[in-house]
Amino acid sequence: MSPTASPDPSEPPWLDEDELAAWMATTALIIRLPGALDAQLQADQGLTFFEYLVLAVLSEQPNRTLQMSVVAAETSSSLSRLSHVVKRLEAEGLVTRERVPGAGRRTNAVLTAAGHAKAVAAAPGHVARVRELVVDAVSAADLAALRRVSETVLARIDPGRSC
Amino acid sequence: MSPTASPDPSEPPWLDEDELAAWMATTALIIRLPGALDAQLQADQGLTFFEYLVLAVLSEQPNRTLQMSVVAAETSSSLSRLSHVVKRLEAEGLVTRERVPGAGRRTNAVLTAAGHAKAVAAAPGHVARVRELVVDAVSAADLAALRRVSETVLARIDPGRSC
DNA sequence: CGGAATAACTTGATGCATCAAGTTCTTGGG
DNA sequence: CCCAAGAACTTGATGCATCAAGTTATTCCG
Repeated sequence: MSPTASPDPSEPPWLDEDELAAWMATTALIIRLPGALDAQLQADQGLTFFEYLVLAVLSEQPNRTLQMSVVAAETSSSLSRLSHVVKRLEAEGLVTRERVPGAGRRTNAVLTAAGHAKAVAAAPGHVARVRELVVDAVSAADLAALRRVSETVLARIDPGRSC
Repeated sequence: MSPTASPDPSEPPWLDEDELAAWMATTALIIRLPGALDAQLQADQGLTFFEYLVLAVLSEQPNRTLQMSVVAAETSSSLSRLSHVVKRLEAEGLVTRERVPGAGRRTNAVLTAAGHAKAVAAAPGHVARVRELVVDAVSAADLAALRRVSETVLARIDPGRSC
């Protein structure tokens, strides 16, 4: 799996042609894909992609309840970001929060009926867009490669998650 | 246009296990990678990733000059976003703008000496991080796949670019 | 030749993300 | 016991992105 064993222990400074082309394409992807997902959800349901993610994560729980910090981990966000978003979702009646007694400041986010309905309403359009843009647009092999790459990169961004 | 009651001929509604895993990994990637790149550049040079991109694109031009809308295209951004950023970069003395006479509202962004120096100073650390997180972290085959995927997805996000 | 349409930006308002600091429980060491 | 340290959030300020609307040439065409 290790790509190279070059004589120089530190990697070469700049990127070669292929590396650069791959990186620039990736750059464009991470700039534009979030916007494309936001646009669909915003137009159809008035939701941010990140808001949708929060609702979706809660929807998957048996009791539609999950501790804030767990939701943060599941959505790859900071607790601070999540807190702000949940406050907004709470104001819209899609989520509530409840402190877990006898457990420090631990807090659960709970999806309301309206929140669940919103997630259910938003899912098909969102999934369709995800299929259209990504999942159905590339080969199964490339999709598997995308997963491998993503997981590898995430592990490097955040060392000390999966060890 | 035969009136059919058979199952929807379009793609299946939800994602299967592999698709979902790939998509969730991708989701985490597009959420966290930009922040990781920003963090390095911000800490080392006080630059946003996007600001760096603008400087880098201009650096590559023979006369360090490029029309605003071309820069926007190269950096995958809207002209509006670019305009705000260039205004900021101009205030910091890294870039100047000049109207192209006799060509409508056409405007060139020009890298100053300070801007070029900034780009040169920022490049090694940025490239090192890009290598560490992505380019050197995955196999050449996976990097090629990442490029294919990115280009495919970008083409779907923005139909009518390459035709 | 004149006025409408178009191209290429710029600007201002709004909203979301991030960072640092604050709050509130719980626990573990002296 | 009590105090200090830590865990798990929340809050407020700041800054960047986005969207809609405004500006300013230029071109098209009738």
